[in-house]
Amino acid sequence: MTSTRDAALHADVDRPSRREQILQAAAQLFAERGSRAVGVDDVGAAVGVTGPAIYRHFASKDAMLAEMLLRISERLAEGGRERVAAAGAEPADQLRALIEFQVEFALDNPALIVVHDRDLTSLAESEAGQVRRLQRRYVEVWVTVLARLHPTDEAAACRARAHAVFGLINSTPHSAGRLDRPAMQELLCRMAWAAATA
Amino acid sequence: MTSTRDAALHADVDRPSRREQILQAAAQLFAERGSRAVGVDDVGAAVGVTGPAIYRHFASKDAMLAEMLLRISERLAEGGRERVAAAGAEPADQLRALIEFQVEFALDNPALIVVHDRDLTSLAESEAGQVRRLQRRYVEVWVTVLARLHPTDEAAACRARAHAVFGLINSTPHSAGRLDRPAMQELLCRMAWAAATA
DNA sequence: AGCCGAGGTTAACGGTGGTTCACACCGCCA
DNA sequence: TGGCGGTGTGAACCACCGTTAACCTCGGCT
Repeated sequence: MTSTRDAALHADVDRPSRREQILQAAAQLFAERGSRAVGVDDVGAAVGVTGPAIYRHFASKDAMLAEMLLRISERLAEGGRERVAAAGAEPADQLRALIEFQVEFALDNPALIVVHDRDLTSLAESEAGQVRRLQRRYVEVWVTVLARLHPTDEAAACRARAHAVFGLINSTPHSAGRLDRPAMQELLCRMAWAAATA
Repeated sequence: MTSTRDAALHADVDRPSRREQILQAAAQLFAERGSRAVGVDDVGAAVGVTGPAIYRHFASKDAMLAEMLLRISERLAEGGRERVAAAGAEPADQLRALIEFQVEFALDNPALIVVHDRDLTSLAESEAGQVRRLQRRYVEVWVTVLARLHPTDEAAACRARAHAVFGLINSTPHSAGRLDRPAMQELLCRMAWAAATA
């Protein structure tokens, strides 16, 4: 127990632990080729070790993917909650905060965004359910805000609206690099706002 | 030669040929679980035959996926071209036509939409390139229209805009069923228009 | 009637890739 | 100094799955 906590501390302060290196490299590879298409040997090679060495840090390849997806979902759910809480009582401000948060996250972590919604299917049902619960929590944050901005809309419409805005913002990996980051950020925020309030 | 043409005719007029049944069932399964996670036995079972029977109709599992993706890309590229041509000279009308087309396609073929951008990575480079070329053609149709509506924007911005609108509309599979089809269609068109013109 | 091609079936093959095993190295602590 | 836990390696194991092979059936055409 203490040893894992120590490892976590080292991960933050020191240079990333081998475990973190693996997760990051795996995320990159999974995003490029899909989790099923990359082997443990590939992941190992990406951090300079052989394939089986992975099993000193993770119980299985699936456990790696599970932890990756769980972290993403947690970061989103918690980040969304925080940003809304910090944005005051006005729903318009809350929406603006959510959009900025999601855009920043998508631009900062294109690989995670890709893996997040492509490789959820290749996860054991137990862990997939956990991820879906977190995703749902995040969606509900958006739905709550959107519902206050569109009082006449039914909940289903707000949910569809939220997913549509996610799709819009998460399109980043498909068109990244062409436009410089600040311009991209501004454009996505503007479009997302227009879509969310249309 | 004539036999294949006859088969194609039958496919349109008569009930779908076994080949078409396979493609459709495969699309459904690929969308649900990802192409690498479904076996040829699964596809066979879905149409009431055993796995190896597939090879009477397709050279390989990859060939199945390739044909699926090529068809989608072709339908989109051609459909986009046609709709724009039929919409007259006004770029606003052309954009409206493109949006309506994409929304209809996404709502009619959620499975194809999912497979289209998730399983492109698990395709041989030669065929993947062919698909990407078609995708590019479709994107360029959008970019051309968007560029006329936003004369001050550079091409990269218009491309990002197009991808963002795709992401918005293609979010359908993630939130389908909750809202009835006409309402969904109206909502997506409204949001897409707002995003594209923001 | 009798071939023949289309389309199916079961069994088997072979490669790929996740996982395990036995062993080696190394820094740390008693 | 001598064990010991943590980390890495190469070899082997094993299951899964795409693919092929050999054989069957049946409808149509001569």
